[in-house]
Amino acid sequence: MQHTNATYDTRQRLVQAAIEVFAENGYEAATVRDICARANANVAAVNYHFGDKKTLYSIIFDEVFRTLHKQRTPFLPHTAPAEARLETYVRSFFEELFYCDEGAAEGAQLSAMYLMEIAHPTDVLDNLVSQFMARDAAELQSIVAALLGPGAPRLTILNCAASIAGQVLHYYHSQPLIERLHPDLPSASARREELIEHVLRFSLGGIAHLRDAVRTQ
Amino acid sequence: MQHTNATYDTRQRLVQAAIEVFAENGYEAATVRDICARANANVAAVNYHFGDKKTLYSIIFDEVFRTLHKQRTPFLPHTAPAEARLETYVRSFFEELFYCDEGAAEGAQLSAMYLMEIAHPTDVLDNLVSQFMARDAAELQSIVAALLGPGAPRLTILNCAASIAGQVLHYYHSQPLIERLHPDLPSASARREELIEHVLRFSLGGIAHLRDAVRTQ
Amino acid sequence: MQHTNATYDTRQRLVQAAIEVFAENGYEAATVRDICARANANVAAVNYHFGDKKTLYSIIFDEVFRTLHKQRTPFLPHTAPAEARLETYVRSFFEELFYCDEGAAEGAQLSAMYLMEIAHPTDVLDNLVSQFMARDAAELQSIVAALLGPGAPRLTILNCAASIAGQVLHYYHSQPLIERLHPDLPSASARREELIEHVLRFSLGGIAHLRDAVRTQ
Amino acid sequence: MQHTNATYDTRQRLVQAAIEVFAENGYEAATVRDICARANANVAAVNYHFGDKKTLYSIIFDEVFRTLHKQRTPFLPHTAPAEARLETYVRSFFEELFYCDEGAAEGAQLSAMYLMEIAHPTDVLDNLVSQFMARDAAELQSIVAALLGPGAPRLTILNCAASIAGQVLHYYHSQPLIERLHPDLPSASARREELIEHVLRFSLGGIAHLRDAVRTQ
DNA sequence: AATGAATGAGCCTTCATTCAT
DNA sequence: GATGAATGAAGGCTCATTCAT
Repeated sequence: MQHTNATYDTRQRLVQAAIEVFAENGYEAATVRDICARANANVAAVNYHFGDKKTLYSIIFDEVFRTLHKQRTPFLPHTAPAEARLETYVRSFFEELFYCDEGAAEGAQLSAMYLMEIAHPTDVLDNLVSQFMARDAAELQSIVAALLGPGAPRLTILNCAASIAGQVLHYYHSQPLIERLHPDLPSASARREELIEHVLRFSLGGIAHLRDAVRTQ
Repeated sequence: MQHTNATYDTRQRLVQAAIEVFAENGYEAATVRDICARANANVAAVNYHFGDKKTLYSIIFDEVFRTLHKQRTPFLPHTAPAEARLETYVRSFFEELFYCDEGAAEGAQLSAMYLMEIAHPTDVLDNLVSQFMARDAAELQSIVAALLGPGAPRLTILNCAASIAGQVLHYYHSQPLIERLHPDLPSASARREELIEHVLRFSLGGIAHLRDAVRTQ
Repeated sequence: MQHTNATYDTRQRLVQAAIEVFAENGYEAATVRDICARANANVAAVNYHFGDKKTLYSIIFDEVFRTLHKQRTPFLPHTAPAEARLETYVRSFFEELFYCDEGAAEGAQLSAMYLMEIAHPTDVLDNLVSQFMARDAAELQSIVAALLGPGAPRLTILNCAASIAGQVLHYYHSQPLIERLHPDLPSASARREELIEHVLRFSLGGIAHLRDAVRTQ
Repeated sequence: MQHTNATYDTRQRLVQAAIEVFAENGYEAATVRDICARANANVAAVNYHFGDKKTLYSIIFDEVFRTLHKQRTPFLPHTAPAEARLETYVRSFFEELFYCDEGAAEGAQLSAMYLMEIAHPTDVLDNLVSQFMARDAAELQSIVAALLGPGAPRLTILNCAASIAGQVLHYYHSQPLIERLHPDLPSASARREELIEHVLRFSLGGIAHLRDAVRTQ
């Protein structure tokens, strides 16, 4: 209760508006004026509460990822069976990516912010990688290593991890493409359970294939 | 003739400069002034030759994709073995995505343009899909269908195609992420042959697994 | 009592901070935020205590001049010899102008405030003239009249007074110029005694010359 | 004829307007909008022609001083009698300082710009000193040295030069003060010839006095 | 008596675009 | 066919000031 309600509300409204505006337009095309207007606040509000546009952007980015991160299914312990760990990992990944589409209006196009950051990386992406993604990547590699069995080369592990992540991210990155190619398909978030199962099977098959290849070498 | 050549040169130089500038900065952050300056042309040159900034952007986008498309390995005929067709498809896909990184300086970060278009789709993306991608997608589905064998449900085919495309695109979309997570790895374009082989094996394993699952149902 | 002290302290701290900030930056470039921050007070403190920025400025100006005025050597009585009166006048003038440079940090560049007021006179300057300077000017004219002897024309008296005041003020007004032209010279305040003596001799010579000219007419 | 008439006119109008606005308000309080409006030009005109406000200010400053400098009476050669050289110097100085007041409306308060620069020196003042004032100061010292005769200490020369410059500048710096103290007196520029003569006599008297003092030591 | 969140006016600057030449 | 001077709209940001508490 550090802030009074009124203050908290204005700041919070600014954050919500900023997520919308940044997602809809990207950093450059987004305007502080638009954000303030949607938050029913003064033009100077962003500068008062966050210093400047860039800082607001960083804070938004961090806040959103932190929130999504919290709400996903937690990973299984390393002692659990590798297949189960993979299923949980994929589910958790999907949940994090598609949570918003179900819930609040805030993130209908949150992916836009992420994509634009990938397109033109800044400090913000560095933070993201070191704070959230590095841990996830390590977990996935650990799972893949367990599935491949002892003695698998590092490159094989990394490639398999990339193959898994790539499958999931595809539904995130290429959403606009898929919509245009197959307008009749439901959205990725609606197909979540089906897609999780598919990715799981496809990946287990791929890994098994590679494991056999390693062994017979 | 002299006039025609001169005109063509200026126009051409504008196009080259525009590719650079749009790729480096994104549509919004790119400035017409910068483009004209790099093309050694007048501030009004873009408007004179292309009408406005937006039109120039569309033309660029189209031109780049058309060029890349031409230079990749052509697909195999439908009568070829499915495994061979898949290998050619994956190779062709990689070539299209990573051609620039090897060749001219123009497209070191050309993917940025594509990602930003995905992030905020416009008519430009619609054109892209209908002119280039629809055909590619159909080819991939045809290959997957052949690999899965007769009777495979449409959803399984689409999912497998997505799994394959996702693996390849991952190295394109997530380049900045991969660089940060594994700074010691060579670039995706340098690892092209290795990655092609991996994606091929992983995918064949995944498809085989799913085919068996279908059959035993 | 506690309240009164606290209030007084804040107000006093604001005044001190304001002198610094106005002197360093001039009226326009000075910001209320800066003043409040240096005074460890709230952003609204200036408006609360002084009404607005302009009023604070007037108060500061008045206060500073009043303080300097009090601390200088008092003039000699009219009955004293004219030469002695002139020496005291010049010394007193120098003391008033260069007091700050020796004492507190407040006024290292206080002259800036005065110069800016001269550049764009406001009511503040009117007050200054009527409250302090008119008396000083009269004293100087009286001294000069005594030195010139009876019958000297008013214009001659005024011109001589201006010549004396101009010499002293030169070290005040043109400090930045002198520093740049003769970087090796000590500051005017460090050379005070030497300069007082020079101005005295130079002026007495000038007045004597004019007195003779008047007489021989 | 580097520029077309139209171009030259707009630029010239901006310069004139800028002189007015900067002189009336000082650098900080002057607004680019005001300058453009008075020049019947667009808000962007200043940035188009001069880059930014600060650059415009520097250019104005330089241009004005260069113009004034050109139009004053040239100094006498070093071989001329010292008294004649001093008279020419003082006349030239007065002309430079008070030229504007007689002529175009531009510089009624040009001194304001100069005073504000003295109050808060920037690069602009450095340029002024090195390009214009250093030469003038050297000339004055040379004249004073000749009047004092051989063997005069450097400090005496500098002090006398300062006494002379101070007298002249007084009518420039302290104009608002003099107006308030003696509202009945004509303006300094109207009294120019009288003041030149006074400063000349007063100074010659002062220097003679000091020369005698030196000799009798 | 004093605060600090919030405001609205306004400033400098940038940019795509236009138009006379 | 091409230029470059000039424009108008808009953007990020700063500042003195206000007002509920």
